[in-house]
Amino acid sequence: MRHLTHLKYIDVVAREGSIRKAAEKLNITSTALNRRILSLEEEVGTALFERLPSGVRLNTAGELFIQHIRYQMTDLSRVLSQIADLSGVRRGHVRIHASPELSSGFLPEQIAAYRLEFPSVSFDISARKTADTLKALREFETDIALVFGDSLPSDVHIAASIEQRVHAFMQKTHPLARQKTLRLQEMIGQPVILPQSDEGLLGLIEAGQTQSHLVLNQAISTDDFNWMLNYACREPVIGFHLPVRLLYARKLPDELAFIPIDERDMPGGLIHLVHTKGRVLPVAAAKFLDQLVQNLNQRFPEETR
Amino acid sequence: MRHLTHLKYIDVVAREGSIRKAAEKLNITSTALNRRILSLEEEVGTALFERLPSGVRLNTAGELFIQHIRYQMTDLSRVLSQIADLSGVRRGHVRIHASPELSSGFLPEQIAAYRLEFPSVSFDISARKTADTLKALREFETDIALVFGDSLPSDVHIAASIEQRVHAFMQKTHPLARQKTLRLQEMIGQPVILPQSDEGLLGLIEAGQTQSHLVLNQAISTDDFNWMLNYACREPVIGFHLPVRLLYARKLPDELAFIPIDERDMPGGLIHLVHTKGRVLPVAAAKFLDQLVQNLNQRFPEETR
DNA sequence: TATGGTGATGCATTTTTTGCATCACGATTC
DNA sequence: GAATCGTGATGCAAAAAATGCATCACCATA
Repeated sequence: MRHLTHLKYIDVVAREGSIRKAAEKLNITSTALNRRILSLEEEVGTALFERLPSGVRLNTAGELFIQHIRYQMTDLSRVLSQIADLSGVRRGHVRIHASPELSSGFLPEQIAAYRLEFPSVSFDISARKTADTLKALREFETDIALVFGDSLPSDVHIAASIEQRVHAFMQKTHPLARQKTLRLQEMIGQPVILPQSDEGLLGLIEAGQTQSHLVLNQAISTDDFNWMLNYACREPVIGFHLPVRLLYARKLPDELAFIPIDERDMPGGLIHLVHTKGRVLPVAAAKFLDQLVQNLNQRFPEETR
Repeated sequence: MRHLTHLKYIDVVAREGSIRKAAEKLNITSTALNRRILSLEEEVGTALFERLPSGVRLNTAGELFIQHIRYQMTDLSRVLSQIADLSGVRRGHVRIHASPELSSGFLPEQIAAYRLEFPSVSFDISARKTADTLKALREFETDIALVFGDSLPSDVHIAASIEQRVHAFMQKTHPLARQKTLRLQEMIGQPVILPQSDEGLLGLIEAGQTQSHLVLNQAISTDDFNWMLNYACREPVIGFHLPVRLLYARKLPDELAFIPIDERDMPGGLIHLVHTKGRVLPVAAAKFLDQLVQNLNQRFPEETR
């Protein structure tokens, strides 16, 4: 799109913070780009960037304008997707941001199922922290997001939420392995293996420790869930996970037992499926979201709202 | 705005239904305009217009696209208004569509009050039938609308609604002039003067007649409310009006009495103050809407919701 | 069959955009 | 303090794009 390109330029300049760098990225000369900005500012009637010795930065007016541009670009892509959908073959592109804990298990299966039906739809999956995911939503860089956390800002629309109890896993020969539920207190002194991410699952575990006034014996921390599972087969440590992740893992080691933590000791993890409020999703994204919600309802009928 | 102009061109072509006519209106040659459209269609990848011997018409894809660019244009004007508002002096333009019955009384006072505070804000007021007003909202041709009717489509946002009883007016010497309220039945045989518009107030009066299974003796019909008032001073006829209209009329003839119709006989008129759902209004329009709602609440505390 | 309307297209012209070279300014480095 | 590096702004010529004229092909209507 021609006129879109012009706007894209501004967006890149804003992101790069430098006209010359942006020009390089866009494969044009800084002169042309600079003139574009100057003429745009003249049309708007105000400066949109403040000039610093180190480059440029959006001013207040620029922030307002860039928000408009970004919305415009995503809305155009939505329209094009909708137009493409008129022809019968669904094409399109779906962009998803998700917390690392959530992106690996559930999503691949769902995407595979969707692409089986609509092979022309492509996907982008970015594993990001919740804060970055929310920023991406706000800047229209993603269509759908899957995030942790019980309180979300008001500018996102929650399509579905599921609450999941934290489970512990350990070897079946482990002394605690036969119980129906586990109290945190029972784990005192036992070596545990914790996730590394500073939010999500780890946050729940930490909340549980704070709440119970006790500290777990952290033996190992890793950000790789499969590694946790593998390691737990070798040493009698206790690991933690959420069902949504495990349900879709390829194969679960036979040697391990999975036991929910008593809900008095640890809060449930709230997982939200969200998108930007006040924005119409492209056809492909909207349909995929439908599928996600539907499948979540089927798999977790009681935990889903 | 440069790139906006390009889109405006498409919009005009869609409205005119002919490239040549649109070109004339835009003061460019049809060649240039034609090529604009062709290149845009190439970029989109689909035809947006179907070519008829008599001109062009939007196809389905074109409808989707035009909706997008219309939104885009109004949203840009909103952003520019917001940017202008940053500088302190409020500038801007407010477009209002209203039913003829509503546009003449209440609005002028409100606009005058607003312009006293913000002289740089200009106004467009169009008196249209409800159906046309709703169309204008949908095509982003107006910011705020004031319409009759109890059922509105779901794509408009109702900022406020007031219910108004229909009042009858007549000379104070008229036999019915001393009553607190009037039954429709009491008017049988009396000559009445009716409004002409096929909706709004006339609709309520007709609904009342249907409901009561009786027919009024229509002596005169006119679409000019002031004319009604004047005429009623000369002949003992009965006229009808809504309070919201009268409250702001310059001067009410002393010879006339105003009496509400019994609510068993005639439904109240629902007046809605609305704007397009899912759209952020320009600063000036939003502030003016605030003022309207606030004043409606003050003047009609009980009828306003 | 003639006429008046429509949109499409080839070609020369005009307008706009782009790129190079260069300037002016501020920060950083030596 | 001077040199250097990076930044955005600007004058001027070349390249690219948009425009306008003349004309074609098509269809409906008279």
